[in-house]
Amino acid sequence: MKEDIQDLLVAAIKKSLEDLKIDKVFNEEIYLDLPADARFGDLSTNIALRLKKTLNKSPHEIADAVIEAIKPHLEEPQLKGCIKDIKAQGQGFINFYLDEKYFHRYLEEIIMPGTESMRPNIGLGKRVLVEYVSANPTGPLSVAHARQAAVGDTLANILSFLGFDTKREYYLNDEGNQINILGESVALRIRELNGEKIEFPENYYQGEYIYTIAQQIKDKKLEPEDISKYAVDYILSIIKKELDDFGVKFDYWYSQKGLRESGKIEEALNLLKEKGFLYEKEGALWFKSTIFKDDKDRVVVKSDKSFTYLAPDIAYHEEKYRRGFKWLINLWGPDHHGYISRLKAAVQAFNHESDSLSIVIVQLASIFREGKSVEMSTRKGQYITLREVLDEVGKDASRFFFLMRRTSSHLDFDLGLAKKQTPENPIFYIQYAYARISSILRQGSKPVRKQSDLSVLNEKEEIELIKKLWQFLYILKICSSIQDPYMLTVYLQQLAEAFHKFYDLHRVLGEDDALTHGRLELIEAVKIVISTGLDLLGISKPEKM
RNA sequence: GCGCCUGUAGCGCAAUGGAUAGCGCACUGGCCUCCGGAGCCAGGUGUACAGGUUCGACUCCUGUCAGGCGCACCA
Repeated sequence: MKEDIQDLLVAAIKKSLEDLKIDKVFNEEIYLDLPADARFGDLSTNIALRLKKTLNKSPHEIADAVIEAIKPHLEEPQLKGCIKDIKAQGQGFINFYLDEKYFHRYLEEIIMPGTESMRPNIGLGKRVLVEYVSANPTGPLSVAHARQAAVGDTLANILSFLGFDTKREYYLNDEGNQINILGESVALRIRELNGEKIEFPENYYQGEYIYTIAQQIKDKKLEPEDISKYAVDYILSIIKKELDDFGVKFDYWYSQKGLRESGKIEEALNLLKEKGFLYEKEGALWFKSTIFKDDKDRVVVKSDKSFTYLAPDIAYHEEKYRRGFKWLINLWGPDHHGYISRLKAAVQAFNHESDSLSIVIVQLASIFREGKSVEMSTRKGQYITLREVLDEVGKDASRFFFLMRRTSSHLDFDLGLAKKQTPENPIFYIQYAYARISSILRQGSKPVRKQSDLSVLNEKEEIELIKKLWQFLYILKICSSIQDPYMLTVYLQQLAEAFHKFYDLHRVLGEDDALTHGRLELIEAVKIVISTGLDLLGISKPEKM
């Protein structure tokens, strides 16, 4: 089973269409999906429905013909014995029923160390750079950043697992307006601490941490620039610690200051100019992003000769490609959505495919405490921080809560609920399954590798559990293709459910040695998959609870 | 005014254009002589509204209504 059965079957369907000579009129992609219900087999294709119009025949007629044509191809070595039945059902779906023997072999693969199923290479080593959080180092991380951190980290984990060569990056806005304001905020607080009476502007940073920094350097008589630098370094150390406690790590911290000092911004702009994508108007320099379907052209150099934020960003992303990355994934807050088309325009101006840059908008999380919304304002320092969430509900529950909704949707995060150690809290349902399996494995003798005969596993709940395990890779592939890890949380709940159902009806440790062995292997496999899944989510796996 | 996200059961949410729209909570009843009852089983109502595209729409498009967020030559 070197190849994924899904890919093999798609290839077989293609061949059968060629045999029927309808591949000429149908060159769209062939999908093989998980059916809505177990009654419709294990894999399903809708080609007969999609061919109805072109061929002017009933879907069932087409389906029957395809089924006949595909049968010889199922006898080829890699597929032989995998398919138990093919049927045309419903409005004309072609449904594949996989043989139990195939599932038993699949189960074996999960348990055997180092096999394909738990080390897939779907990504083929393609180099991916996931950029996320990238919060200005002007204060502690907020919950918005926390959600980005959880999503970005998990997405990167999944891509790595699937065989992409994945790196994680934090883009550091370590200079510019906000940093200046930060420095001035600290400078003002120093004067205040030294007994001066001051007016503190409303748009300055008002958080407590500004006092802390001021306190530390109030006697040092630093230049404004050094105050900013000190403040940035101090805040960055806090951010790094917060992320570390949240289980989030980065391979690179890419400095905007470093980028500017390297001269790469001018270089990138010059290149754009040579390509004819820049022009002057009203004293400013504009990027002709409308050529690439942006709503309007964008300023890159302001009339006072300073850069807009877009200029370093253009250079930065071109630099990502030059560093060898083939797929760029950026996680942004919803306030940046208007920015997508101009950055996509920029990468296209440098001759990169529009699809090689994926922008994932991570919607905000509203924090609730006992059903009441908690108001947030960054400037006033009145916002819930990642630190507070971590202190209050812990890493496991907070990561899970940030991941359990579609990333593009708003998320209501009730701190009270996340804290509860009750069945209302879905994370415990999964961890409980894990702990339960661990407990059984502690009592049962260790499964003997290669010796157990897995064909003893024929009960409905056993087969369903194996099928659920088999769907693991399929789910991860979807996560990768939609760049959203939330489906993994849904899947793990379903897997835990399938396990609990099995457990309730069938005894693992019983009289029959062969059956006991088989079932020990089964739950061992469930443990491996839950374990892998929780690792990807960055959530701990309790042997006991 | 413009843009983005959302509208599914009493509540919180799922369904990568597919088949009889699922899960948790809450409510009612049942299941521990037995591997962890933080579990399992049974009980039921729903796609905001109006059009359109499609063989097929919770999903895509247009409009209306409702909620959240954002709209700089800021970052």
